[in-house]
Amino acid sequence: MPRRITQKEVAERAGVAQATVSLVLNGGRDKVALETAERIEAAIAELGYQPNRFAQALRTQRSRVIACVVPDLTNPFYPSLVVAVQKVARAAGYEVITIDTEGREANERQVVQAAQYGRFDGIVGVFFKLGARELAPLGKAGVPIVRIEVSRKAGGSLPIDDLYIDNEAAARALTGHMLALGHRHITMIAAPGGPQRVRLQGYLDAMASAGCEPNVLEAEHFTVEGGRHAADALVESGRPVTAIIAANDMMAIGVMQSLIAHGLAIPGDISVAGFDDILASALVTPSLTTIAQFQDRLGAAAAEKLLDRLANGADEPGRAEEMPYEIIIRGSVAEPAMVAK
Amino acid sequence: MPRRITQKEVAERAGVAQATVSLVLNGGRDKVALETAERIEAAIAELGYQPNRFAQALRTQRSRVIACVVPDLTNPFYPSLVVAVQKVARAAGYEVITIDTEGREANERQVVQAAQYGRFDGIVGVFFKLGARELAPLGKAGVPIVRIEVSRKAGGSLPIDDLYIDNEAAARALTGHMLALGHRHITMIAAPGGPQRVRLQGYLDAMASAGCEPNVLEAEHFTVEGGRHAADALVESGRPVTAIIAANDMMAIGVMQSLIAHGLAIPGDISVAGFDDILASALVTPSLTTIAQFQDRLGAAAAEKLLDRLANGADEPGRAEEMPYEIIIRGSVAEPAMVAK
DNA sequence: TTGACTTATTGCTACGTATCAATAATCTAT
DNA sequence: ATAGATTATTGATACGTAGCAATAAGTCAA
Repeated sequence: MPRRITQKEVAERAGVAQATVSLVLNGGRDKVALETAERIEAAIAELGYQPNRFAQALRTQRSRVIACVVPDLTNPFYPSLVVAVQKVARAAGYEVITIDTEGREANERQVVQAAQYGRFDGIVGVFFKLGARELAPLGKAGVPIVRIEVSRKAGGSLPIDDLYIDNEAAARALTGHMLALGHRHITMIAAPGGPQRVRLQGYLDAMASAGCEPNVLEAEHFTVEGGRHAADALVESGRPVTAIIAANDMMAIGVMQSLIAHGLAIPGDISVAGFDDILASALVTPSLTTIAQFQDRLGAAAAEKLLDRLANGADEPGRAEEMPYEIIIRGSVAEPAMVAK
Repeated sequence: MPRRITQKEVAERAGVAQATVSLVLNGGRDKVALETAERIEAAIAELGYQPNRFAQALRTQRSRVIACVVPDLTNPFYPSLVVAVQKVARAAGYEVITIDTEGREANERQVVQAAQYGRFDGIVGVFFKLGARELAPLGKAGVPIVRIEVSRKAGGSLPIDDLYIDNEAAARALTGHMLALGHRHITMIAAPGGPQRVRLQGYLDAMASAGCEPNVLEAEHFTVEGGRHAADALVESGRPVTAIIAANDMMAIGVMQSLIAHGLAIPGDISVAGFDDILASALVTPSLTTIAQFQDRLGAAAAEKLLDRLANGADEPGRAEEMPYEIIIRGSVAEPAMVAK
């Protein structure tokens, strides 16, 4: 088996000491005689030397690996985020380990612990269960974190940066859009954890402002099935409804399936809207009105922020930066068949 | 900053040598006096010792990391595969680095190179551009590979295992299904690389057996846009078509968008089918007839096969194992409006 | 020429672990 | 009681790297 090339072998080839090779690779070549540096670089090229990342990590106590945390990789919202993070991070020489926490607290904790043990230099992603308090030890340990959040959070003095989309405002706007069309009986379908609370709050605010009575249903998961079951229950309850807002598109699609199965027309009988603007939302019939969050830009921005922390130190306190959202109006929302008096 | 615990500290706490701690952790405790082993385990628990993976990797020359290679993480076919791989691998103490190669040869090569430099102990996934020949050096270097393929491949004597779905048969069956319904003008939309060739071959076989003239269009990418553009071109060419088979569901959905935009009814005017059974396929209207490949089982099986290689050595030659597919008949395919004479 | 400096290079060490060879302690058979 | 065998533990080392402290070689002013 062809063993891999080490600095020592490069050094022998170039007729210098291993330390000099290391110097050229790290300190920059301005500390080294030009002629020597060129000889070493030639040897590196000829032998195809590649540094051993494990040795580097052991020596420097920095892994050059970042963790990308998402609650559900099969939710199409996240892969685009992950891909963007990977692209940016890899370009900067970082490896990315993507971790699907399934939205479970235990798994989120595991990531934090692994980072504390030096496996990751930084973390970027979405935490459903852990808040700033649980993340704080990492900040102290010098592991920067960039969270993608659904509302402005106080990062405190720790190097926890947030990119957030004002989901409360988004939910208010979406609900407002429906109210403006004449809907009065709007039900929100939420699910535990994640972006639920703020989206719910925006909905409640908008309903209150309009003097409408809110109605909230909690699904089991942020999945198609979760949405379907919740809508089943809603329809079978006989409660008057002219519009449903689901806390994400996956659930919204489940809601649509349920309504169709019950022989209800969308948006003729009931309007439906979601959040995230995943691919499928544009493809279902009718196409789904939703809130776009531009996952790719979000991921890229998050990764850049993290890389900046990694390069320039994690001393300054965390900053929160707002990212844009946009209501995507499609076919699943229309005026109610008869406006409630 | 709270430094991490090492074996040395555990050893001091337990009143033994570092080597003994290592022995307990690795050789199993049957080489060590029961009382000593218990003392060490207590110390490990009290101090919360976690091994340093970088040091382990440096010492053992094994990284305990596997690479999961996919051509496009935003294609919903792959995340379910990736998640399954991660679950199985993590349970066995392996970390997974997911790499989106974008189906590009350069990126696939990079993975191979990184593995050659010891960064990965094994590779599982889908290679679009690299074949057994390019992967062979890894086999010799003792890095097992489990490929997910679309046809039986001769792995040769190298430890390259294949899990494959007989896509040629699947394409034949799908085309046959349409032929049986009376379609004669069936166009296939393919794209470069990946599963194209075998699916195409199955289609060609079926068409030939039925005495029908095949018609093949090559899209630019395996994406919704690719499918849409190809279908645009097809429709605008005026060629007679009663059915379209796209080489994957993403393209099939693009085809549907194009047909609808051109005012054509599905399946009234033209039937459409795809491959993969991604989530969106069940959600579009009409729902898409397609070939299911059970990505989660596929991923889990692939990971298990790789772990087996890693545990039991990579001496034996590679084996190919067939995995099941299933035609999922939905609403996008029906009898042609008027059967060609 | 000498000493003080600068520049270029290198020896040595530590990071945390696994493992081999060696030692110390205990036991068995005679 | 003693040699030989067995069991339990440990010292020493190397994996490949980065970076400090030290050395060697060259430069310059006096």
